[in-house]
Amino acid sequence: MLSNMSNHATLLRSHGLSVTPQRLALLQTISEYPHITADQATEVVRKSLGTISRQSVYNTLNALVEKGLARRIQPIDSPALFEDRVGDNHHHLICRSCGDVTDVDCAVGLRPCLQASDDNGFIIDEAEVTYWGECPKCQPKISNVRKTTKRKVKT
Amino acid sequence: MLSNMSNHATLLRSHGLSVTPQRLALLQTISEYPHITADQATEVVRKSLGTISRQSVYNTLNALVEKGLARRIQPIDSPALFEDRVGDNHHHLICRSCGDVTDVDCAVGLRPCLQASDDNGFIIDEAEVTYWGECPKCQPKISNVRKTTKRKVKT
DNA sequence: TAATGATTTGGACTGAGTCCAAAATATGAT
DNA sequence: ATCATATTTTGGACTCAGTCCAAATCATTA
Repeated sequence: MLSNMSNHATLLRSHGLSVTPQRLALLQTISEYPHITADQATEVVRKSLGTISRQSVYNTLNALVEKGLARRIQPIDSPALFEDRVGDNHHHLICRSCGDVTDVDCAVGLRPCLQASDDNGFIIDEAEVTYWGECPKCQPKISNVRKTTKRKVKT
Repeated sequence: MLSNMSNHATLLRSHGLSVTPQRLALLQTISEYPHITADQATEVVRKSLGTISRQSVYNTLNALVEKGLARRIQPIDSPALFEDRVGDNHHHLICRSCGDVTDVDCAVGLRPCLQASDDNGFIIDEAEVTYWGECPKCQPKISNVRKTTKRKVKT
């Protein structure tokens, strides 16, 4: 945890970002919680720092994304989710019922998806893959139970 | 256009939705504009119908999505986009500069992506693929032009 | 340790979408 | 064709996620 802090400090500095308590706490938070919303991250940070402004949370998370230290995903019916796992071209498996997000490695190997069937002249730099379905916990054990639950962002 | 209307009426009825001018106009709109926001659709519909409430637009678009007659995608930094091309497992190519959305056929054939590397016990029903890059129009012709433009949703 | 540029703060604001209850309308039975 | 009923539409208030702004604070460097 202490070593995390100095790691994170180094990480920030090496990307030209100055080191502040807010930024350290947010780096720590997204490393502990793999797919977290800005609001959830705010709550977590407030437990360690006591206080942080909403604006700082967004400033920091956006700066981290911009520097390639975090990734932002935007699933339907959910606020943006932030994660610190970057640069490995992994994808996401999202439960339609409970909204749970799980990482999956790329299906075809490393950076395979970058090959679209026809690039239409685009220069493609990322292929974002989201698998939608129902997680083990939400799958009805007895087959005639209808799934009527609306997906809900966890709070 | 007239035949479109009766097609659309039939389509609605066959999915248990009653036929209203608002719904017909919206079906027409998403068939004319492949990736349209709710607000843009409202504007278009108002040109033909004179008036429509925001709520009806959302009611209808959501109903269409629920019945499988439309699809909703939610790219980062954009309001939801609606399209009437459904059931063919196609994907999207989005320009980071201008936000332009282009359809691409699935890279590997029909419904291939449904195979994640490890499904983690999920029952997967859809693989959503978004390719990010820069479209031909936004690619700088002279290579030292920096791309600083922020992606902007078209209005 | 002081100067300065970057960061943080909080309050106002925007944009996308939902909630609600009343009015209007499409449908199915007669 | 008409009526009764259930469905849709309306518009206005509201929520939620995120941004804008200017003043105050803080981290870095010289």
